[in-house]
Amino acid sequence: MSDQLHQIGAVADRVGLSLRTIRHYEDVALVIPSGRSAGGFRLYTDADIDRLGQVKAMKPLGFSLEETARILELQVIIDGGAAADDDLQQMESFAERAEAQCRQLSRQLADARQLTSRLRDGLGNAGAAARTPSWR
Amino acid sequence: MSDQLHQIGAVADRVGLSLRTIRHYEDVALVIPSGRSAGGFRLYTDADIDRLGQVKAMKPLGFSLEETARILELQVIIDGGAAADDDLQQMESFAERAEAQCRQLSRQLADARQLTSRLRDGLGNAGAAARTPSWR
DNA sequence: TTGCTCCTCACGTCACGTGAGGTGGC
DNA sequence: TTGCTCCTCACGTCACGTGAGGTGGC
Repeated sequence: MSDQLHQIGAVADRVGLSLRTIRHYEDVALVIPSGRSAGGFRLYTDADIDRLGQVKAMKPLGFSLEETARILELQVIIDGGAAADDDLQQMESFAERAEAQCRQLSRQLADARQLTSRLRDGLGNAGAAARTPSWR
Repeated sequence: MSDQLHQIGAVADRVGLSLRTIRHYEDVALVIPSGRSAGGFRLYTDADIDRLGQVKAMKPLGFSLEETARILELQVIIDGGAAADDDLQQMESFAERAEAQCRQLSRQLADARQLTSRLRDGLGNAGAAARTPSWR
């Protein structure tokens, strides 16, 4: 864990987000760089980079950026042992939504794989009758 | 396969899309209802409903609605045996992107599950050090 | 000094959500 | 006739993309 500071370009390469996305996360107060250079360049610590990585990893869970910020805040509160009942209930509710989203992602992945193999086979719609889809 | 006609509300319930989404798909010429009632109500055939279901199932593949329309068109062309070389190449390219997206979905699902269990455990960021994340 | 990287507006985009005000049809 | 369902605008939203025009720093 070095306490080196990183410019936004290096951070974007490492985490795999666009410059615009990282700047947007600052606009909405989701990930604020710990510092700025004399000339105004954003400077990110390793902790900032970890936070960006967490935000990126959470994207498939389908929360809004505002909700994501709240979840990260709740983690800090709960980890610090300073959680009120309301905080715990809120986190519980987020966790339930996350689990539901995982189940949906799992189904979507299965469907996506089936559709993808069909794309390559050039079977097109013909194979669709083989197994009755959910909307029938 | 009945040739009954369905109003948009019944279609939305069956397929699991919002009214607005189904209307939007008509706006962008992705799924056009086969008919209209005398009073202007959209009327969907079973084939229309299948098409909506396919579009919905393809959403996780990450194509734009315009690309989705092209893929459905290509399926018809290829199934009909009337595909030019260019059509086959384009479908091949779509299939490759779909496969890449499947791989990404698979990784995202794994990460999402890990994150989700961490949410419920209230471990928060503490567990993040256990396995080095990709951006380190 | 030359590039390469970064900066701040600010408008554009994609896929819809959300009323507002009005009408069809069993 | 009463509801419930549907209709068409049309503006709003979310998460960024995409230049435009200008400057920082090894």
